[in-house]
Amino acid sequence: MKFQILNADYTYSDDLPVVRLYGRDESGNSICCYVPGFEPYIYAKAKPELSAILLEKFKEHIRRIEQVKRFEPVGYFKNKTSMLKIILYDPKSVPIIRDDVRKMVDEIYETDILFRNRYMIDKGLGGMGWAKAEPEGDTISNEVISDLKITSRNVEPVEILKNAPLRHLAFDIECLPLNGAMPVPETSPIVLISLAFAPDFDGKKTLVLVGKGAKADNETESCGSEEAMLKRFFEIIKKYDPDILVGYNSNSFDIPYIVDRIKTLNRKGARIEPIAGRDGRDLYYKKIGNVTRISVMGRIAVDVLPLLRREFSLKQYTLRNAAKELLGSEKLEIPFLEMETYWKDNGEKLSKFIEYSRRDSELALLFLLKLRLIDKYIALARVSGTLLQDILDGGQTQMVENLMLREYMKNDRVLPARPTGEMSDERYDEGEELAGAEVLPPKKGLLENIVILDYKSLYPTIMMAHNLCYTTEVVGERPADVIVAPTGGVFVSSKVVKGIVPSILEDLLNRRQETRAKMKTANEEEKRVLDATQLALKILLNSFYGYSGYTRARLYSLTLASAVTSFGRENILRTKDLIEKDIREIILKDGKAFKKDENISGKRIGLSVVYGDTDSVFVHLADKEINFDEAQLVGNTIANTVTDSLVKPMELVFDSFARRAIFLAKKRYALLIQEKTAKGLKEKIKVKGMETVRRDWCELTTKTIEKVLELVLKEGKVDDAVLLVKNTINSIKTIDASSPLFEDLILTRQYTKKIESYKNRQPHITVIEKLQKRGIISHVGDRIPFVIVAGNAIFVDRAEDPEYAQKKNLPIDVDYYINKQILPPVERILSDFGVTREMLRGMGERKVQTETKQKQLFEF
DNA sequence: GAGGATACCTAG
DNA sequence: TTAGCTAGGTATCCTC
Repeated sequence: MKFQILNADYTYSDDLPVVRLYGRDESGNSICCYVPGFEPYIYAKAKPELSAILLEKFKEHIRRIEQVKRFEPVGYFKNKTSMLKIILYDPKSVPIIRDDVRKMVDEIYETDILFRNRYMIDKGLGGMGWAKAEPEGDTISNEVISDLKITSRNVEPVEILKNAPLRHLAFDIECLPLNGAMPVPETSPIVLISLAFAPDFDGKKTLVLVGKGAKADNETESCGSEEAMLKRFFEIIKKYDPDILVGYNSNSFDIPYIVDRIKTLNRKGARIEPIAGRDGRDLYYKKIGNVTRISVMGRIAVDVLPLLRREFSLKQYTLRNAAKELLGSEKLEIPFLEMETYWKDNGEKLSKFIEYSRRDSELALLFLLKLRLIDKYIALARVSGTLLQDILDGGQTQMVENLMLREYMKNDRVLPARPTGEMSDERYDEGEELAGAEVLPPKKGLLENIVILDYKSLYPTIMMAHNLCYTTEVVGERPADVIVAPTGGVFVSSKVVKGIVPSILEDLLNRRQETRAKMKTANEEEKRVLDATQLALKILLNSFYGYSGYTRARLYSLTLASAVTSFGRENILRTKDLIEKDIREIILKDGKAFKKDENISGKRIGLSVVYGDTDSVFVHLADKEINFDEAQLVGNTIANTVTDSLVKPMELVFDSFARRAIFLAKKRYALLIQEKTAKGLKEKIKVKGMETVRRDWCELTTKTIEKVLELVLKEGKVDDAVLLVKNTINSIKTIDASSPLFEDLILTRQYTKKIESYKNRQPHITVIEKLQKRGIISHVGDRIPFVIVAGNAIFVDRAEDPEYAQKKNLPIDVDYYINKQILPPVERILSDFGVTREMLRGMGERKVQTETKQKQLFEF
């Protein structure tokens, strides 16, 4: 029997732990596989003699102790160390005896690996991977909800590319605000629950449950009461048996609200059993600091909102705005204060309320399926072996550690426990800081003909090229064959021993290449899976460096992280030198490129590096007439020459060709990229770091700068740009809250931390405070929109909620928008052409004016 | 009024 | 307290 592993936990049988794997098979059955017989264990560094003492002292917990040889976690060692593998009866014993054991031995290892993860890692199984199990008879289990329940001692991984036919259930609740206040579960009822299904449920795509008597139809169900509606909701979950439970902001709002509301109702005599997981336990949530964790065992709880936040840079993430920006769909709106009226109505308004609610769950499902939001996470789970829920909730740490633990195990190495809070603080305090990448100062102003080259996966390839790893770091005696990083870190060369991290990276890199090759011949469906897979491989490749410099990582190594960045800095500086001093110029003749010493007469193109950041170099070609093919040829020639001088697999490649570029500062520039497409040459503007790509400027700024860049880069019309800015300024001089341009004046900023932790007054924080007084609560993480209104108060106090400003028709601070939002960014671009602030305000004229002189601007 | 500190967001 | 990393620009607040 084969199934895809969705989730895992463990239970007990005869006081011994039994792992449970939850999954779905190819034909669509949900499966729970019980795996008895796997034993929990930890490692301790101690003399063999200690085992008898430990056994005696913890005889209730320890089943037996094996004397083993393992490598310690960090450092190059010739020999393994004597350790004890302590095998326990119960996974729960680990935290009980851990601290006492630690005091008796030199060190303990792998003491905080969750039992279900320990099992999967040891057996080569992983999240969203396929497993093959030989059933040893059916399992009698009342509590687990699943089509098939089996027991098997022998579960093995199998390679299957496609995913099982997963069932998705999206949901959304509507709560009634009482007297216009934000709903709280203690007093405000849930009145509607909307559901959306993929695949259909009983022939329905959606279903709205109504918490009172109402007109029903095929996709609307009248439940009579709130209690009955909630019961029906959990009944549907059981019947539909979804693998993926989706909502918008569901982890932070809907699920906690449902849980708390049911508690309130049950306290008052209702009898609602909120069983949502396949393990038969009640729905619950845990608050860890600011974040709420939801676990619906056997299924995956997906909150679309944090996924969108990670994936797309939007000014606002309200369902309404996200749907508009990403799905091009308008959300039905019902004013918050009118909800009560809509609910109490029994005719048209109630129907409207129901449709409004239906749309919300539909949108959540659409986000997930149309934007293919979890494909990447499924691929990450499969590639790293981590459970999907852990990847959705957590970060890169778990994935890296999962891969590391698997490889460490194969190499007889043990992994340290996660550091405590104090330990990671100490790591900060040790003084030395991790220095990052090198950014080359840009040649500011307008330039033409720039070839952009970059290193493919720079940091991973540096680690591979120089064998940088925890396991190659020289900690003791220094062998003969070593590699010394520019910062001084010493590592043994791959001739001595190949590092585990470089091996993992090599494997990931090879698999990525293979995956990309397979994509060429795959069908649509396979292609999607393969594309997500290659993306996941790329993410993982790039995770190892960041992980090594993360102070809370099990395997934190400043030496390793510094070695990587120092090689990176050295490399980009060396690349610049190589291009400017060694290669210096490229000779083009008959469609071929030659180096300067090849003594060929042709078109000689001088090279200079005008910018570079971390892994890229921007090479200016000193020739006015360069076409795309020539640029690409020059680019490839430089890239190949540089690559030849590097240790494999480091590789510099041609990325793109910019016909024109404006550099304002480090990390701030705009390029006019020329590209070859099926329809011939295309040009597009690519902006980095400037206001058009930043979310803390208003739309007015974005639009103006976009047009200015367009005029200057595409057409070289500086005077037209000046005129445009003058017109823009004029057009907003008379603006008020009722004009259509008002929307363009809205700025947004993220509310990043608790209000008390702010040391300076901030505009968006004053808005949050104003809104709170009006009964609207903001949450940390929200992006807060605001406009600046006119008045005598200081700047921060004149920030106001846009809706409120509009409703009260507050006057706009036009000067602020002209002097702070328009002029500075425009000036930064145009000052290089002799444009001054006075000219933009409409006073004075630019000196260079004629068509011919303007053209000269591009000719230096 | 200068200059440092703080906050935000982006590049890579 | 759960979260890969550093470099860098810009605006505004705050302190002296």
